[in-house]
Amino acid sequence: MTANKKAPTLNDVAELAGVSRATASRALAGYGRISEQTVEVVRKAAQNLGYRPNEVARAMRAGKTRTIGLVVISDFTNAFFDRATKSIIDAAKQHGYQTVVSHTDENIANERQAVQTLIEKRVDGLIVVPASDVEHDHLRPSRLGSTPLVLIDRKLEAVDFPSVTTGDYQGAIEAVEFAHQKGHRNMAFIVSVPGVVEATFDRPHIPISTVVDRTNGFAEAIKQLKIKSQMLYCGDSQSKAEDAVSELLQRPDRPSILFTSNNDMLLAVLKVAGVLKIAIGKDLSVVSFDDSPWAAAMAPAITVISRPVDELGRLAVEMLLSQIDGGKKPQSKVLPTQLISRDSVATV
Amino acid sequence: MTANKKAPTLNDVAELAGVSRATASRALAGYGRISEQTVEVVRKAAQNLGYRPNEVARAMRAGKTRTIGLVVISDFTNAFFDRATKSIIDAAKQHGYQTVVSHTDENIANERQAVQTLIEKRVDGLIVVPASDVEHDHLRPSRLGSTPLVLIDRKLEAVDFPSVTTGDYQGAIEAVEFAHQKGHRNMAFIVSVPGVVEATFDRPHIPISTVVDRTNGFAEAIKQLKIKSQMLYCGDSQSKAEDAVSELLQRPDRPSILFTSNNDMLLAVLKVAGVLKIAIGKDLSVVSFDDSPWAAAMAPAITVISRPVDELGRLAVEMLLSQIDGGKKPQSKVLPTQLISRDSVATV
DNA sequence: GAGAAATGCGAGAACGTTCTCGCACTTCTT
DNA sequence: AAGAAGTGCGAGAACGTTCTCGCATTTCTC
Repeated sequence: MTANKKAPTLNDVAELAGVSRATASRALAGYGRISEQTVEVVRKAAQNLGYRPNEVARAMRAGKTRTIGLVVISDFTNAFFDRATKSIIDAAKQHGYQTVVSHTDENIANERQAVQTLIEKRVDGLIVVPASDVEHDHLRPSRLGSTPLVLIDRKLEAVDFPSVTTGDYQGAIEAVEFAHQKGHRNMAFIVSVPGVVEATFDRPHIPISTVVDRTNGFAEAIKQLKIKSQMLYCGDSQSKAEDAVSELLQRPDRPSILFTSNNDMLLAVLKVAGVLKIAIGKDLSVVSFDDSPWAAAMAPAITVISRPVDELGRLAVEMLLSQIDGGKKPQSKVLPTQLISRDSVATV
Repeated sequence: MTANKKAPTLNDVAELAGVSRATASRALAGYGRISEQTVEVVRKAAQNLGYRPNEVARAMRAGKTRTIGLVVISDFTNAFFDRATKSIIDAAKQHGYQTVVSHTDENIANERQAVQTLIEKRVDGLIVVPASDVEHDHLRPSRLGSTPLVLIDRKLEAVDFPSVTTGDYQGAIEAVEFAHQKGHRNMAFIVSVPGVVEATFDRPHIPISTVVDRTNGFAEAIKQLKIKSQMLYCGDSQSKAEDAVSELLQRPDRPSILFTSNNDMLLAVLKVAGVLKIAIGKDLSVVSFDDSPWAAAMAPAITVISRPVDELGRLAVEMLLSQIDGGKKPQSKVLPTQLISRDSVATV
């Protein structure tokens, strides 16, 4: 009764059914020439033994693992990448593919190693959120061999991979214009930039295309509208971000509206506003990139620039599979953002 | 220059190095008797070809895939399972294991299929968040073969698997006692129960041990303290939950404090309170299970019963690996919860 | 300096599939 | 009735590793 024996193989099934391995294979996989009865006999034998095909052997023989690799960061606050991850895993499963997930924590060394390991695992394809636009030697075709790769969320100018991204440049412009229509004339953009240590108003190098797009979009809209504005670049330290925001909000000419480049920055703003007793949606307006359940449920509910994360994941999988199956390189795709107006922007 | 040829095999390396496959293998893996020079020659050949070991073949030969399967639900609102997922993936990687993730969406058919697929993929072990305590025939040892399994978050009375869970019974009691000390004498517990359709005050069957524990803990504490209380069981529909909470909060004898069994219910409460202009932390107190970045940053910050999710994931991996490597079945573990007092509980 | 021990390496099997051949036997065709 | 066509199945190779043997060749021992 102990099931701790080795798993039964096709050979065991064949033996029990009194046929050859080849026949057993045909019977179960349903290809080639084979009689009805034999199929039945083999099927029963497999059933009795509790036979489960060994996908490893199958992969070895076929040269396909029916597995894709996902190299991503995990972010509970924004939930953006966690949602993308779910969407990718589910879409892949729908197509009969499993997904191996690896986290980089925005660290190049981790990314390099993850890609390496996944290639050794012989995944059929890779979906990557690249951590940096300057270091990506590990993504060179020579490193990848024939493994197709799709980039999501961020594009890499220097390397020619198909990507699925969102129109954050346009999204930022729309948000600024929206605020302008509401009467705001003094704005600030609170930007989170990985790698930065001290919060600063001087533009650092930004290694992530989405953040570049958002920043540029904001700057462009400001320029067109000729209004007062500031850019505050914060780093990985949440507390330093809070300090900088606090300082900004205590200036005599403080902005009437703050845009935040992600939900971490949004939370920093909310926390500081709470401490300073500044009422969001009245004394201070806020718009953040990326929607989330809590941003919608809060009082006041937060106005956000939402991005179609499920579609992004689904599309990435489809583009990857079209490369795997068809071999043709798909077109990169840019998905539109959507401004969701709620209660955090006051009319002034 | 095109890298679109087949990936080089150990044979290619051996050929280029002018040695046998066996020697090449020894040189790269560094076992057996082999001379320094040969190692150098082989290493160079591998380098030149860009050789990457084929993990599939290795797994086939070794009977080990160095891969574990994770069958879990994904929940962006609570972020509990997403954090557990990250913690598991990272802990597994630390031990040289990759992780294949599958989502069940609390659905038994999905769970069944996920386990099945992962076993066919010959993962070395399985970590599962079981969706139901009544249907788990797919987790019978005969189905699993020799694949070890660790349960997380929820235990299953009927099946004898090692598990890592949290002490939610005790956690609920502590929370109620805390509220009692703060002067609250009329409490309600808003419980989310998968599968329930209409919100109800009649206890339905609860298929998840954590929810059972929380409910029982709450009930026990209430009984001890002899105070007024209610249990509202909500289902998967967020809007129906909101309606039910709204009704509850408009009663003349409405509770002074609401406990929520997860963050979805917390958001329902926050939303309803926003609509009804009831000030959280003043006119109504709230305590929720599971901490999150936004619960801490909100104004007012939410008092929560926090659970050690990272440790839970890490421990699950260690318990699984000890079964894989050592073969010995580890003891189940219950981790303590922690009440984090913030601003959402008023003193009455 | 002759046998023993140690060293370096190659041959070949094994892991569990799938799939191409080819062989034997049955059923059709005229 | 005899060749053609069709049907069902088994033998065996292949996928890319790892690892056990055993065979040379070198180095040690007294």
